[in-house]
Amino acid sequence: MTALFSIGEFSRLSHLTVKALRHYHDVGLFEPAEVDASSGYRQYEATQLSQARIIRRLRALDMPIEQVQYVLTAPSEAEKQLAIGAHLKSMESELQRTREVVASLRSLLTEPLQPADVTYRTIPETRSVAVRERVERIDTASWIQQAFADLWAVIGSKGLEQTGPPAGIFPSAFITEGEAEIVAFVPVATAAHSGRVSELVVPEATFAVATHTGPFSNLDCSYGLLGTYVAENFVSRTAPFREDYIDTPADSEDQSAFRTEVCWPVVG
Amino acid sequence: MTALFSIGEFSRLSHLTVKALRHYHDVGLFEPAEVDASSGYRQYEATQLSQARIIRRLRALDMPIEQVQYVLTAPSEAEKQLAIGAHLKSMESELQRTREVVASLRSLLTEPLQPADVTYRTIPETRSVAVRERVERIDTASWIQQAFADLWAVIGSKGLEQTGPPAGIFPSAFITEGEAEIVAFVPVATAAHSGRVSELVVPEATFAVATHTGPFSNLDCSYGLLGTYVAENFVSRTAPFREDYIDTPADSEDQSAFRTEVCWPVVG
DNA sequence: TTGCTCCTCACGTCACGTGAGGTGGC
DNA sequence: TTGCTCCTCACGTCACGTGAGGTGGC
Repeated sequence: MTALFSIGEFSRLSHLTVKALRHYHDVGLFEPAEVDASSGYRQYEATQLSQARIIRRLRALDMPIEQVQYVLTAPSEAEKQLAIGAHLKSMESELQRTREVVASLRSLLTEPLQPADVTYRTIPETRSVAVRERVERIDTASWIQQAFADLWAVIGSKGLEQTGPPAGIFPSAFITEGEAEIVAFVPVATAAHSGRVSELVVPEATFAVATHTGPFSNLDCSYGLLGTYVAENFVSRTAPFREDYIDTPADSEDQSAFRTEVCWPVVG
Repeated sequence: MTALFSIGEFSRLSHLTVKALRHYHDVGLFEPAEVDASSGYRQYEATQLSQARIIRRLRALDMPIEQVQYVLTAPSEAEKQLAIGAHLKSMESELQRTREVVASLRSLLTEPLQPADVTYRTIPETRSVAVRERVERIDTASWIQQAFADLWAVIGSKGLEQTGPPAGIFPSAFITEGEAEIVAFVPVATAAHSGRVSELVVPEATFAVATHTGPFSNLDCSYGLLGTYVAENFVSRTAPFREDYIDTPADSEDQSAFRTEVCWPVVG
């Protein structure tokens, strides 16, 4: 009594393309109800439409096939919702990043670059609490945000005394290869650890420093100006970069007043 | 006097990865100022940073490399802005589509499907003004919007008398292969043509018809219900589908009241 | 019988990323 | 001299799309 549909018919019922249906079969995401042994013809049932509709929507939102499969086979409704929610959230931060790049592009096309005002500084050894992880460049913003949230939580709950601005450490490979282990840290008088927050003594190092004013999506401009200046006036050193987040008002809607000290490693 | 930078140094200055810089060189998007003949070492100049910054931003917005190249080599500032603006606009409609799919997913997960109320109808030959073009499925919404804008413009300027609801014709391959020549048309008493708007006599055809209530992103649900019903009660016919846009209030923010007649070709 | 649908490979797409294997400069 | 940076292939990624070449059902 359950009618069977050929792949073409099921495509018209589900609005998934025939090629997509075959692909989903190949990778085991969505299997036909029956496959004819001799001809290989796929047959689908009307009851499979509800799954097909979910798949079509999740794929339209660019959820990776592996995650779609997880959603379809999740043991509980709660886990299903959690997986979908996580994807929607990652889409949100992607959208936020896009908005910032658009603004950054506009500013680049309309406002001339301010020349870098470069100073030279040896930053002494610093006791701190830190979060350290391998991160892809594209995820930097959301990773840093979460890392500092965790750091402030520990600083607050343990009553630690902050002794300097929050900062980050970025190996050269983070820029040249787009992925590396980076560090977010906050200098403190007495260190502590909790969860992924650990103690870290940041070693003394010498830098050429320029202050970047504006959103983080424009940081490359300051790197360009500073690095060019360094090439002409200092001896560059193979060591991680450092960024000190001097002024990042909590009202993060307007990033135009953000001040960041970009620290380029040089020979002391 | 113009300092030269190795690819790694230029990567740190521009925040483009070394791999990306090599790739841009390979495809001719962005060439080093010099290439050492014997070692193949690439050398870049500080003056190339401004182009690199544009490239980085446009690529971060997923503009295809070919278009980025066009922007960089556009003869005039106006053409540059036009190409960028066109890309931002396509990102906007992409975002709109995403929002609709998210809403559609939510409704699918929370609201049960209403059973289809199917009728049987022979639609007589209809004189109309039409726009016809090969379209990819993903571009449907914005294409239809533009097509009807053009149609209403012609109807208005020529003072044509509308004799039925706006409608569309979609070959089966548009669904099963994701791309086909589709038609948007408006029935009129006397036809006319202008620009890409042409006259079209839509031939008589017999359909099983169901009324879809709600946004277009949920149309697949009605196709599934209608098609299942047709399989059990009619003889499906190989012919294009038709959609009659009965009620699509101009205030397009709330699509929940949209009414669309989905017409499934059957043997008369 | 014709034409339509379906099948299975194998390869293409797009913008790089990932090694492998090797060379050059300080 | 060591280790770092650079080089060039060749192949992988991801989710299908594009044919080619062939078969099956009405």
